[in-house]
Amino acid sequence: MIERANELRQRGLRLTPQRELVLRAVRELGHATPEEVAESVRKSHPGINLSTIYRNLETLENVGLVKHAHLGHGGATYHAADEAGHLHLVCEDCGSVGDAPLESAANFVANLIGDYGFETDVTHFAIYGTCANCSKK
Amino acid sequence: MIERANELRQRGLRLTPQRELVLRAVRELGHATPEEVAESVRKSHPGINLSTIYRNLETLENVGLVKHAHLGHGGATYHAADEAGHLHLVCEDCGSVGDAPLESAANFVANLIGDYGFETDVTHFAIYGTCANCSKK
DNA sequence: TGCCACTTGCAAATAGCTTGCAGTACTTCA
DNA sequence: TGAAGTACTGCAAGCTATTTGCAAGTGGCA
Ligand SMILES: [Mn+2]
Ligand SMILES: [Mn+2]
Ligand SMILES: [Zn+2]
Ligand SMILES: [Zn+2]
Repeated sequence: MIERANELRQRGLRLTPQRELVLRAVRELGHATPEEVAESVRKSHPGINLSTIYRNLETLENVGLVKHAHLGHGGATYHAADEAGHLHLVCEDCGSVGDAPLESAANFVANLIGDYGFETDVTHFAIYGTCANCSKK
Repeated sequence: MIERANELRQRGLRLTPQRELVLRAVRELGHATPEEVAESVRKSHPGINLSTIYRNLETLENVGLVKHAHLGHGGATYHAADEAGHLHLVCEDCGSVGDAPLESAANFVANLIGDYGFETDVTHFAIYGTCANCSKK
């Protein structure tokens, strides 16, 4: 369910079955590409079109229910907005995606504000590098 | 000139006019997309094909003369390898790209190694946020 | 119940990048 | 220096991810 269905209606937007399915899929999947969202949604609603997925992800993001992040060289992935508050540690070797709390970066963020007045959103792009496993080899 | 033309030949690669033009363009432009490199190169060599640009960027990256980074939602941008050692502060509002020294992140990088054994390359993806100018508004 | 702006599915278009191929041009080695 | 081998290039076609136009469908309020 979308608790904030109001947020949609207040903007003149509607709560369609497709829109709700897209949101549910994003919530269940954690980090999902549009393609993965489509695959998930189609289990219960096979006819849904990819363009509908893209349009709804955009709409849900505008309303603030969903956010996107960039975890690799390719396209974006989507999160539920309320679980978006973590870093993504992406391994360039094995491709694994680890999470880390925002506090790991608190210091860094403070540096950039102090030195450049730059307010960082550390969650939007991946933190790229080599994971512990791959470093050993 | 490519001082390390040897590095190419040692690998059985050749130093063609196109390859040299691509490297020169990357060096002059600072942060350039393949499309921008093409545009620049075509000023003196109009016939050069985009696929030649892509293939040479890849080759030059394999040899270690250029590197790519991801500064926005779209494609990659290329640097000369020797000026790649800095953070990219990308403003989500105005799109400006500021540079910051690696030291700004030294602390952060140390945290991630300590806590997760994760070795970060902070230069590969942009640091995303709001620049000083845009924050004021 | 009826209207109407918002949505959807579908097809076509676009953007960015990659690949196959045949001709060109370096390099190496008699 | 000429032949042979391999790298490189331009061009056209192909791909993948995403966007757009449009006509038909529908949620939500009167
Ligand atoms: Mn990359
Ligand atoms: Mn983004
Ligand atoms: Zn790894
Ligand atoms: Zn800005």
